[in-house]
Amino acid sequence: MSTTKPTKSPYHHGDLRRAVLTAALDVIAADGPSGLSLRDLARRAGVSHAAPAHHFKDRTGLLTAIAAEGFGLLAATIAEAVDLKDAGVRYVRFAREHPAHFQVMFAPELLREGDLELTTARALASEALGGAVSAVPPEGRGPDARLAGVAAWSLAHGFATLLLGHNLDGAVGEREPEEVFRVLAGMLFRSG
Amino acid sequence: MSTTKPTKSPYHHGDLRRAVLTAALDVIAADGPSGLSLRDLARRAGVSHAAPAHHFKDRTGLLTAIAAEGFGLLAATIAEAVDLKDAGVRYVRFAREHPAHFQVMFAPELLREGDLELTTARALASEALGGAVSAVPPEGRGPDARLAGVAAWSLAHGFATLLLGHNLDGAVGEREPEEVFRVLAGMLFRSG
DNA sequence: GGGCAATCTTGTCAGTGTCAAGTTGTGGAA
DNA sequence: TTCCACAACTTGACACTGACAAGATTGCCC
Repeated sequence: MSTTKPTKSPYHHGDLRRAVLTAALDVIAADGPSGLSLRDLARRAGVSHAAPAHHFKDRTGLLTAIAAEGFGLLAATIAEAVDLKDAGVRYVRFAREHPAHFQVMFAPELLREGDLELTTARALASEALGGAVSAVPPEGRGPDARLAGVAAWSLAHGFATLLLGHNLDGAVGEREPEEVFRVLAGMLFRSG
Repeated sequence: MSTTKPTKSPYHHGDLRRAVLTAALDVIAADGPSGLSLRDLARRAGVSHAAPAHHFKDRTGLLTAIAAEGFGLLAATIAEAVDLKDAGVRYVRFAREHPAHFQVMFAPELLREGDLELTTARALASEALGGAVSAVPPEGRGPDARLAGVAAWSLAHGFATLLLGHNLDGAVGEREPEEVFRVLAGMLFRSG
């Protein structure tokens, strides 16, 4: 409480956009996107009920901004992967560390599909994933490279999704989910 | 329009529960669970705004009923699978034929987790999936049978989810999604 | 210093979920 | 057949929400 929160709330928040985003991520991680309320976010940030709309236009705009940010973060971490298995592990780790982003990114009915930031960020992530797939030597990925990518993505996405939904609690147990996924990825591509 | 829809709407709808469920499935398939409104469903069924609540208690109750129905349907089709690959294909087909059920089934924050019907239906589906996994000969499923099940489920679930989100439109193209998945499943378990 | 645009507030409207209380119809017991 | 208890549905109300319009405040740039 050194620099932030002056005694009397000033007219200008300072970084309301970020504050609303962060609060929204908290709420979504706890209650899902359906638990999100712009007015609640406004209260949390200590501003009037209509203030958030000025930064995000509307609820869809806020969720679209979250999805775009998520795709950017995902693209960044996938781009650093050393091979496809590592990319999968990073995908799973991303879902665990950014569950709110992850949920919103794959809920198209909540997003403004035409949005430019969203489109470019998603393209970036797709590109990073494609790079990880093409790094696999041809003999290790079967006849169709396109399908190898779909298989890897499906496995990672399914594992991450089921994990976040607590559908794998029993099977994963005390182990680190990323390590479990490493085994699954080994099943899909013989060499690794 | 032979037996249904009498000219003057009678006080008792006849099968309001089913009518609301069906309408809800339509709405969810089109706009997702967030587009669902009890009052809208009531209007579609031609009843007063509070009538649906009498059958489902509240919004959560309606969605829970849908999820339970979904798990029942899924369990039934998985139970008929001849092997694990077929079970995966049926999983994908279920997601395509019942997209609304599928979405709701795996949105835990929208459901009443304690619900008895939900719990039993989900257990039934889990049991059916376990049966399909245990039908695979030990040499074909790797060291850990539990993980083989997780791998199969993750692959099918991820593929189905990405498919419904239109994330695989380019990769799948004109092919039947079930056939594409058959190839993916072949990558995961060498023999098939 | 003056104006201007971004930021935030206030007020309002239609729509929603949920609850409480009343109304209507149905099926089963007497 | 009559009647009554219960299920199905209606009506009315309240608090909450997203969205919009119009006004107030403030920092910034010329």
